[in-house]
Amino acid sequence: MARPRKEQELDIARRAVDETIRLLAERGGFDVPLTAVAQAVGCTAPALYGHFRNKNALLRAVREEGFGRLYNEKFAVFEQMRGDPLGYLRDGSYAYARFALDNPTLYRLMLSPPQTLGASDDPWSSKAGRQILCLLLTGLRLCQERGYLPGADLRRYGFMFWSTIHGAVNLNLQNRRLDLAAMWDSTQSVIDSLMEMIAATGPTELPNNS
Amino acid sequence: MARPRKEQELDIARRAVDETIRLLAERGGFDVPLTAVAQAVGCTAPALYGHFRNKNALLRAVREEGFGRLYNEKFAVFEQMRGDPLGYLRDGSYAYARFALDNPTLYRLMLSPPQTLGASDDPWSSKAGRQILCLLLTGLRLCQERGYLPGADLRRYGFMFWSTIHGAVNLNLQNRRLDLAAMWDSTQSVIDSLMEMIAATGPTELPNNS
DNA sequence: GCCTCAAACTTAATATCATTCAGTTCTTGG
DNA sequence: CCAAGAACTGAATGATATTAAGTTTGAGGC
Repeated sequence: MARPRKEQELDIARRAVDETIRLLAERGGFDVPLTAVAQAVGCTAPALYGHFRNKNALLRAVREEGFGRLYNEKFAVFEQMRGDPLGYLRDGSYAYARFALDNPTLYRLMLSPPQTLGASDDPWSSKAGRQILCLLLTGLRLCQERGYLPGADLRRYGFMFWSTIHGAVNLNLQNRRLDLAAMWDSTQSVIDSLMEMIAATGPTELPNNS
Repeated sequence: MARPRKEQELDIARRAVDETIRLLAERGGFDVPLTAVAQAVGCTAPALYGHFRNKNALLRAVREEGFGRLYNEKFAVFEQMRGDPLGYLRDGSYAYARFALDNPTLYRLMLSPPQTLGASDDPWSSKAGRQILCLLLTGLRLCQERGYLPGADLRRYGFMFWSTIHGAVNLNLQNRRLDLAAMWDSTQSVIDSLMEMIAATGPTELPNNS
């Protein structure tokens, strides 16, 4: 038995990516054997080489898929929040953090990939990665148009904003003593603090009872 | 030839850690073969098993050594800066960022280790890791005693502070298109922004020309 | 000084993967 | 129906971690 019958043709490339994401979550590390992926897909390891140059190429595709999924979630929030830029920044950040905490290993592959993956391993080199950054910058720009963050350099501010949330998520994911709920509380509190800082730069200061 | 002569006795454990750190920097990834470490030390791979349960144990020791070195650098700054808590926060953060950018792979091993390393892989579970966090909290407390950050929850604020710097360093290290100088500029600007925010909460507001 | 034993290595063996090679069987265009 | 290429499979190769078995050295008792 060598070449499969046409009826049992399966889209190995897509399934390999999906199954790898599942196995990453299941095993909690990047060291997923190709044989395990192949078995999950329903083929043998060498068959994967017809669709990916090597294991790194598969992991790069997985990473790209991860960015794509994250972008979709953030974009859905963006659409829901039309007309409320501050609300988008908050809920978009929540969505980002929730994605990271729900898919810890995939998130680590996306933002802290092993150097061996290949040349293009910064988030900006991925199309969806750029789009995600772009969503954040758009959110900040809309806030600025409403009078928040007057005079701020958005590129610089956006980097800092992302750094803080990514750093918080990353540190939380590292802490084995925390369960998911505790990580979420901690991360949410960081995001809320950021939002308060932005809100405080706004034009219509509500009476604050400090 | 089996057991070495006494005169050629070498402290394999210490040398293995040092050489591994060197090889991590040289190769730019965690995938340093034990045989390479052994060769650098001047013994064979199985000899390392007399000093470390396995490769993960060696990497854990390397990680601990990394935290130790980072703590030493931060502590030196702390001593130099007695009486200037704001200055310590700034220069301590510079030292932290410089360490990370100068030792990218070691820093990644310290703060984004593979899950397979073992149970205790959050920075707080390492003694030196805790000490580093402690230094930061002390710096913040001293600032608060001088009137900065009034009423702030330092534990929460410290986490956010660390998150931002760690996130900035981490994102910069990921970006292959940046050289060391560019990463440093970007990170320094993040630290400076943080310091401005803290300074702005201070008691003696200088005349600001906004 | 000699003997025994444990320490501290060594070399050889095993297991797990990634990757490549050499078939094998479909499918498709003629 | 045939030839050629597509798409796999199973076996082979090579790198590595880890374990097993064997060897030499240093130390303590006599």
